[in-house]
Amino acid sequence: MKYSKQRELIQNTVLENRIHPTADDVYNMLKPIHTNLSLGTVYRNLNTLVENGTIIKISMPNGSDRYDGDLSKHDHMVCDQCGKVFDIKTEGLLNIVQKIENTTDFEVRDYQLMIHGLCHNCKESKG
Amino acid sequence: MKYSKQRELIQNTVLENRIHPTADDVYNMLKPIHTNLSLGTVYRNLNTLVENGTIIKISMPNGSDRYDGDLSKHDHMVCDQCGKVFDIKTEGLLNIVQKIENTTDFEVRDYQLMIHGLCHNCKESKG
DNA sequence: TCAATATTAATAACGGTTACTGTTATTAAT
DNA sequence: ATTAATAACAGTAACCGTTATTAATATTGA
Repeated sequence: MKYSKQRELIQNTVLENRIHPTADDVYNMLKPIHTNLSLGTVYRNLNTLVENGTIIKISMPNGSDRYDGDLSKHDHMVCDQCGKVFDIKTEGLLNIVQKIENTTDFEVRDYQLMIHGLCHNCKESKG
Repeated sequence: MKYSKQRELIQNTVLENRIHPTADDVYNMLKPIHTNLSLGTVYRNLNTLVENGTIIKISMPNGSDRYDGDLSKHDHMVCDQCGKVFDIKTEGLLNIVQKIENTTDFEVRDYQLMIHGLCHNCKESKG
């Protein structure tokens, strides 16, 4: 499938900036150069890219959804102070989820672990 | 601390109805009898109760936050079809989280596992 | 070239939640 | 009991993130 100019820009922004950007982040990164880009276009294309399986969406407990170009199964830690999101590899989690599936009659399709706390920097700057 | 009539009603509704109600659920359960209850009051008191540690809030990826009177550490499965939320005990998850904390310089304050899929009923009614 | 289709920019609308405002209830001290 | 201070309320407006609408522009295929 052929992509529009805008969709390519949006896709590349997510893939090249591994900071788990929000839709607004993507918009603000592109807007200065692509001055007539619309926020609606960003949202629409991010959704399309998620449906395509090109990127994934991370639902954040408080605040905007974030997007991630890393398609490998992984989870996230979020710093409650600065809001930064960090990738984590959670060895063993799949086993736990499978055990739950085996004992509950629930058909698991996906799962996410979200860890909250303080990142290295914010821990230090608190003394 | 002494609670207002409304706050007691709201607290009891969450504690007695273990269906992980949304703010709107709580409102709709109380409104028929307490006809001049305000939705804003429900939100405000739910937040207060969460701050007090009387109930917990469950952030749902799509849709409204839900509230839970079960204070024991546990996680949730949500059915993508009917939206029902189920409690799960996740033995071993704490170990995984602790291992991450030990290897990452991140100070963990809390964590949640959310499983998505199909519940027993919805699995059956799909054939 | 032209019509059919897709995508866009701009903006309005939406759903969930929070903030504001004027009023009512509760508390503590006289 | 009366009053003054505080807290909580109902009602409603505002907010924020997101989605839907619309008219215009770009792309595709005959």
